Amino acid sequence: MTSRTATAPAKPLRRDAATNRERILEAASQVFVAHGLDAGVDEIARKAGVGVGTLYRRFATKQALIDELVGTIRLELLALAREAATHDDGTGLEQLLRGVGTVQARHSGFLGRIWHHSDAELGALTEFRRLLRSLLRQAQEQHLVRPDVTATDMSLVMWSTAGIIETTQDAAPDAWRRHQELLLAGLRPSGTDTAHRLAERPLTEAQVRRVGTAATAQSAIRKATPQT
Amino acid sequence: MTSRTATAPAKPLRRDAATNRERILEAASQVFVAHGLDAGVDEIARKAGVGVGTLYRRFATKQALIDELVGTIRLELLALAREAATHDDGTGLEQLLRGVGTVQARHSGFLGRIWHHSDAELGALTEFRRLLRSLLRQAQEQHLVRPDVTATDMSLVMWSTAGIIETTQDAAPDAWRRHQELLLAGLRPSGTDTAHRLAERPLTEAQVRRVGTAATAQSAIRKATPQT
Amino acid sequence: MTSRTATAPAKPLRRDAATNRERILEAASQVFVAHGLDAGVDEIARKAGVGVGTLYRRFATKQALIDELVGTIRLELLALAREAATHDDGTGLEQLLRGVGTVQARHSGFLGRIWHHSDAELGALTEFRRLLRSLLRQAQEQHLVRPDVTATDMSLVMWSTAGIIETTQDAAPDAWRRHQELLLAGLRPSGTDTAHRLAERPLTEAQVRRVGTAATAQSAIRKATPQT
Amino acid sequence: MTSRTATAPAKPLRRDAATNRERILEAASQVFVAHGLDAGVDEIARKAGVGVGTLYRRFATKQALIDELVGTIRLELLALAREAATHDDGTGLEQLLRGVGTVQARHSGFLGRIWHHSDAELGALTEFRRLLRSLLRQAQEQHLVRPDVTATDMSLVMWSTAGIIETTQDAAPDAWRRHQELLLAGLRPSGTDTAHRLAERPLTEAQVRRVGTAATAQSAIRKATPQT
DNA sequence: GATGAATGAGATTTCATTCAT
DNA sequence: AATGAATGAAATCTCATTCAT
Repeated sequence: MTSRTATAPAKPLRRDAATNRERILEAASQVFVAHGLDAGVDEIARKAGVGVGTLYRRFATKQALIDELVGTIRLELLALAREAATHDDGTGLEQLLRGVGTVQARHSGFLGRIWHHSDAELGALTEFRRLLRSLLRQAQEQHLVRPDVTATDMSLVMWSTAGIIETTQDAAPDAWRRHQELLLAGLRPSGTDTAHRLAERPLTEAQVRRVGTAATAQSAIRKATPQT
Repeated sequence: MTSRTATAPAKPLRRDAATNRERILEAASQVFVAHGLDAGVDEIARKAGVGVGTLYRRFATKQALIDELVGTIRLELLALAREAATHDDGTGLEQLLRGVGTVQARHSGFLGRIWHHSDAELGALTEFRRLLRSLLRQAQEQHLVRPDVTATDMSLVMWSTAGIIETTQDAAPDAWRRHQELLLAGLRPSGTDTAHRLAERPLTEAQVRRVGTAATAQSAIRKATPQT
Repeated sequence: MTSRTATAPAKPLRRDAATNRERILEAASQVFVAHGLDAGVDEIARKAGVGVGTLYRRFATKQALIDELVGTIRLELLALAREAATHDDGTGLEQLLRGVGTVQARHSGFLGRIWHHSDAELGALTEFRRLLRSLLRQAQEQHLVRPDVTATDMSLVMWSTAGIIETTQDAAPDAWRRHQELLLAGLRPSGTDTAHRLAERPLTEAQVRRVGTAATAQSAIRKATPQT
Repeated sequence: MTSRTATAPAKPLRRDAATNRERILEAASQVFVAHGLDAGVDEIARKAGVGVGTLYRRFATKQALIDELVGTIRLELLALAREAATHDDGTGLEQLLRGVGTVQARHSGFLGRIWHHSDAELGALTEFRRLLRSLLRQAQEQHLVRPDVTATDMSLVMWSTAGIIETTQDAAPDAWRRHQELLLAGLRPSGTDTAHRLAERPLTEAQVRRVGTAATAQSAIRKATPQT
């Protein structure tokens, strides 16, 4: 399901090359999640069990590798949207937003990149947004979402979810669910009973205090730490 | 009110040293906002009009400098909370959350750091949270916020706001206001009329597409970009 | 007449192998002229329509490939010398030197290699020099060249021509003709009328200023240039 | 006499910095002569007894370092031209050309760079050419050089000399003198007695055969040699 | 025999931190 | 006390050569 590059049609890779390609992508995904995008290509190559040269044979630059992974994520999001679009009772929207949260949580470390302007599977992202608009319209027709909410507000939902994940991934991996529940409540029309008990459990105070304890979140500043 | 470091009380600095200290902090603040935390210490020192040696005499590491600024921001937040605590009609909470948004927007680039675990003015942060809990209780007593919302949910509000700012700072600097309005609507009890027209304007589609176009937001990955 | 390598006589190649060999040499010749000796073997293989493995089956190292081409050029020079040797009126020398200039201009990029010590068709080079000495002697006997000029001076003519070509190949491809005309005038005996108008046109000032502007000539240093 | 950069006026360097700067330039000059411009910056730094960081503090890129050295050479050439311009009997031209040969021989390894288009002390080069034109005119007025020789032909003299040096620097360091003597003979008017014995000794056959034996000339291909 | 994927040393450049002046 | 020159590890990327398919 993963396309080789965003653009080129190109001939199929040899089997061993294809294997390595997947291993590199897998390793990169893990390393980026663990150490942020600043992680060195050496580490990725080592984890993938290949030389750096191999990595660079497959991906022209580190950025290209990142873009490829971003593209994969965008395709994953598009698949979710298409699945959600099969519902015609207006519930597809919430389902999709929850799915997007799950995907973002699984690929933390790319949180910014997914939404930032880049050519990586841009078409998929565009189509995703089109479907999202359509799902919003349906939800509004079913009076599940207040009418003055716009499609751009859906982006706010996803971006704010990303922010929660970025902050809490280590201390409270499910925090985004609680947040999304609260935010979605704010989107409902006035008539809706917003008082039904919240399904997601709130974070504990201890979790809040533990935020940012893990090394991961410090990746951006790693270079600032003494080396000997 | 600003302590020299989060930990040491220490003896007072000579007048010129104190001046240098302030100039470094001011310069660092500007440079970090402009180029992200990856900005080099040389640039900060140059902007402050001092040598890097002087910078390192005042701050043990770059991280310590960052922590100091984070401490300043936390003190700023505490001041906001104390101001909000003077209201006793339950409206202090929303006022504070909006204030926190403004502060976060002003200090984008430190977004993660503010909430992440660090010793920088940790006491201020703790006190801030205490006041926030108190304000939430008041708001709930006035039935402005639904009762099953917890203090930890307030952290979610602030973190998600941070996420919006991080994503949109260049393309739509006020996007966080719209987001907060929607999220706060979700916190209100069922009886509240959530249908009053939303005051904040939604983003345009163009703004959404422009997200991440500016160089600033890319700073974290700058080193990873190919040079052709 | 082309031997497989400068050293080994070896068994004949299979037909297809021989074909590949020629295609590689042809491709290498073109690529080296276009991008200098720093051009990568991948590019040569691609242009030849073979894999790098095939290239390395035919030529032990990149250096061996270069030597082979150098050998070809030396054979070409020998052929020129044999042709010139058919003249017995003393004019063969100038004719040969002009021919050598043409060959060098056609194979710029190998300029140093042709004359530098290497085993590539060393016999051809030796024979070439023998013929050159003979042609010089004839020219001197006909009083076309002053008697105190030696055979080693002929090398100076060819090397200096190479220098002109290296410097001017992009800005003034025929500059070497003017240079050679001047130099040959210096070889003539005092009685000769050196005042006859020079046949070759001098370079324009603009051409002189344009020297080294083109990318080609910079190839040797390409890696040393900043990328900003 | 060496200017710090081709452009900047800038404040003077600290003494230790200035010392290191000179040591780097000196080391670079030696290393480039010994191994060509492809020599690594590590080697230069090691030879200079400084870290690579120091080298890069002084010179933004390797190219900038090269340009600086080229600039120095061009200034050296300009000084020669000014000295030669003090003669008003027409002999300044030959004197200058010989001087240029000496300078080129001393800085082999930069042979191409000196004349190639680059901003390094471009003004000096321009002024040098102006003086050269003037000297040529004087020589022609004194009937020391034939009238149909142009200023651009002087460039041919210098470039061809560079070619001789490049080829013969190891095997016959003075070969360029013999070459220049022959070439200058070609520039004299017909009436001149060109039969006076040539002052410079010709190369021996052995020297010609030894050309290119030393490692230096092979620098461009060093990377092509096996590493283990 | 042919292919091209894989290798990994090495090149240039950056930057947090130390230390001589 | 202040300065900024020096350090050197680490990052990205290239390419001649080897070897599994």
